[in-house]
Amino acid sequence: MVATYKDIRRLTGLSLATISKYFNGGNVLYANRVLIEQAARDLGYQVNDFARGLRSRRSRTLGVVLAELNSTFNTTIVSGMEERLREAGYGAIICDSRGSAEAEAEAIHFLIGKMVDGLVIIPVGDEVAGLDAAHERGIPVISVDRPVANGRADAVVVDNRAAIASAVDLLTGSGHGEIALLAGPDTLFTMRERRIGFRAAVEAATGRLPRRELTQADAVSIEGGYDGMRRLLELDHPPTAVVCANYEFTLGATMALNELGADLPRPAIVGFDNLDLARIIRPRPTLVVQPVAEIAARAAELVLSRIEGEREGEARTVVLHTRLVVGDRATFALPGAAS
Amino acid sequence: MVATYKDIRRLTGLSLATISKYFNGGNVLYANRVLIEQAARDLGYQVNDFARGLRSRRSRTLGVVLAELNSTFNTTIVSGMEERLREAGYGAIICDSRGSAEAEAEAIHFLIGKMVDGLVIIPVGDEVAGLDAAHERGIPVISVDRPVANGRADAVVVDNRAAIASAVDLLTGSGHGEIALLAGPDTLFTMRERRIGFRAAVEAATGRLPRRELTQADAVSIEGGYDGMRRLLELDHPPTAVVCANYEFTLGATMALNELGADLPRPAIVGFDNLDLARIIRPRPTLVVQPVAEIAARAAELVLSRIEGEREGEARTVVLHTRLVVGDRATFALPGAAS
DNA sequence: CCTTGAGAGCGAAACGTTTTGCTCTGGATC
DNA sequence: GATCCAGAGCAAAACGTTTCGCTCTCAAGG
Repeated sequence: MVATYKDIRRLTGLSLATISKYFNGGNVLYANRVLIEQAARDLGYQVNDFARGLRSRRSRTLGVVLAELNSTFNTTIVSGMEERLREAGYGAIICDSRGSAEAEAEAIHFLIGKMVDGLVIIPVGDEVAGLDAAHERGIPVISVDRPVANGRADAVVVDNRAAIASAVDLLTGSGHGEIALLAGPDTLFTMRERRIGFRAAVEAATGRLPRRELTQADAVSIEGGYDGMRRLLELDHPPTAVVCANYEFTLGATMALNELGADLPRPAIVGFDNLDLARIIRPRPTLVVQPVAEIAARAAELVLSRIEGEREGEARTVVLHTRLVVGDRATFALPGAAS
Repeated sequence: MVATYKDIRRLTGLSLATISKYFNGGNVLYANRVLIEQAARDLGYQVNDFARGLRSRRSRTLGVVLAELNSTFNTTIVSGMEERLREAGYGAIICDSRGSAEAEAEAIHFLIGKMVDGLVIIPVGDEVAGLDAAHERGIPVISVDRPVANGRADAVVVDNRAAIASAVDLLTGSGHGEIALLAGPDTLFTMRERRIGFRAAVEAATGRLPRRELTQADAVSIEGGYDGMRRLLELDHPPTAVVCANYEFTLGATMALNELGADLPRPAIVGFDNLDLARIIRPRPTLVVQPVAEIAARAAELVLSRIEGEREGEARTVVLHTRLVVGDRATFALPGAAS
């Protein structure tokens, strides 16, 4: 049988109220404190979260809904958040919506039923169904990586346009005139933003917008990056440089490049995310690196502050900045250009 | 305010006991059934899991502890399991132990405190601390990918020795005599098993054990695979073929090979896991493919049957089998050998 | 006609906490 | 010496379910 306050009362002679106070950080005499600690240890006592939650209406559990679990970027963030939340005594129930808005709504419903104290979402699209129920119940919602258009949710995002612009600037600064973007469809916030940033940066540097076939959308996957890069290479006028809009594109594009014979000219390339890549691939690639650790930290911080502190107030958006980690010159320089 | 049974009672005139029966699939008259459904819909009723759990001592929540969240193999399995569990009405609290046995024990303690009905673990090492508390409370434990030496836990694993043997056989059958293994340290069950399988298969085919420097342990990461492959290539007598013991090694090794100039002889290679790779890389690599979907399904099945069915009885171990997906001949053939 | 048993429903007692008042004590303040 | 206040503790009432033991009804079996 599992121990309860009553067992502790039996061993210490204290009342349930005092014992409860102890376990919730209230003022308890030192002698009694020791008594309770001793009894709890002897009994192997662990607080019953059901009873606690029933009374206090707090579960100390958060819901996390991901558009895609099988993505390094997402898992890195989840892993970082999970660590911080667990330190604060919170657990995370994780649901994978597999890119389906329907599964996403279902997951949110499920999590609300599980009485989560807060919701962290990497949304599938711009609108998220099922958030009304969360707001009704006063459950704070934080979106990560992509903002939510409907409902008022806090958000942690990066400055996607500036991110891509930093990559483009490096390339135009090296003399490239024909730059392509490997990215997904505009239905995804990040892809849309990065494409906008790309077009603006190219126009600012060269005075004209990039050709349409250089900013076409591919499937967001390693395979999509691979196919996209091959498509670019087979153009009549292939680009001299390619910017990849996320990790999957970067990996797929790199694989496609690696199959290239020495006969074809190798385009310059700037990748996205995952600094590990730079540690491995030689020559070292240039990467737009997102501050994943900070994204995770800020998201965890934000959701905790909404739960424990001010629940009301304007929705806040935290915008973080990417970093351009420049790799070996050979990977981005225009062949034959002056330094 | 959130609705309760009392509100439903008010609207239907039925007793709490009958309403409870309805929500737990008991026998309720059709007319009353309709009444309750109507009231529940009007009230936006959702069962309070705290009250239910407090009384019934079941949380309908599982704990999942991963040695590493940031690994495609693990996330694929978790994602598959999570889907199946959610269908059955169960949620999963996921904890990442980041390869630390200490964090693992902490996570298990945490999850038991959350009153999980079952525990699924991809363990860090051979022994897992903190399982006693789970057994005491009658919480079933399932280990995935690697068995647990202490405590009696069910397990879902693959036949690692046969998996590697199938790769070695393909290579020796193609005439290779000097084959290397890229794998992690023997402290990890899977790595140990794969190394054992490797040595046995090489000995069976060639009559002698592989040289020590061909089966050395590297760090289990993309970087480890990259470094290991470079190390092998720089040997005085480099192997003519390399078997990679998991996905990270495969990816790292492939990247190292891709940097190879045309001057050096390119060794044959057999990779592990992640069929996506085969769809992308050209020439198509040969891969030992683990049945991830089935692993996830069997693990979910197993834990649910332990929760809902027979809790007692011998610990069961499910052994699944890998599949060798043969790629382009050029990637594994011995140059100049007869077909 | 009596018994039996299944179907359907009910009231009340748990389940293990937190929380709300309340009392009591022993200084500090006036 | 009276008053106040903070610290520490207590009893009892929630919280929203499930479950135990009962009753009632109706049909089938003897």
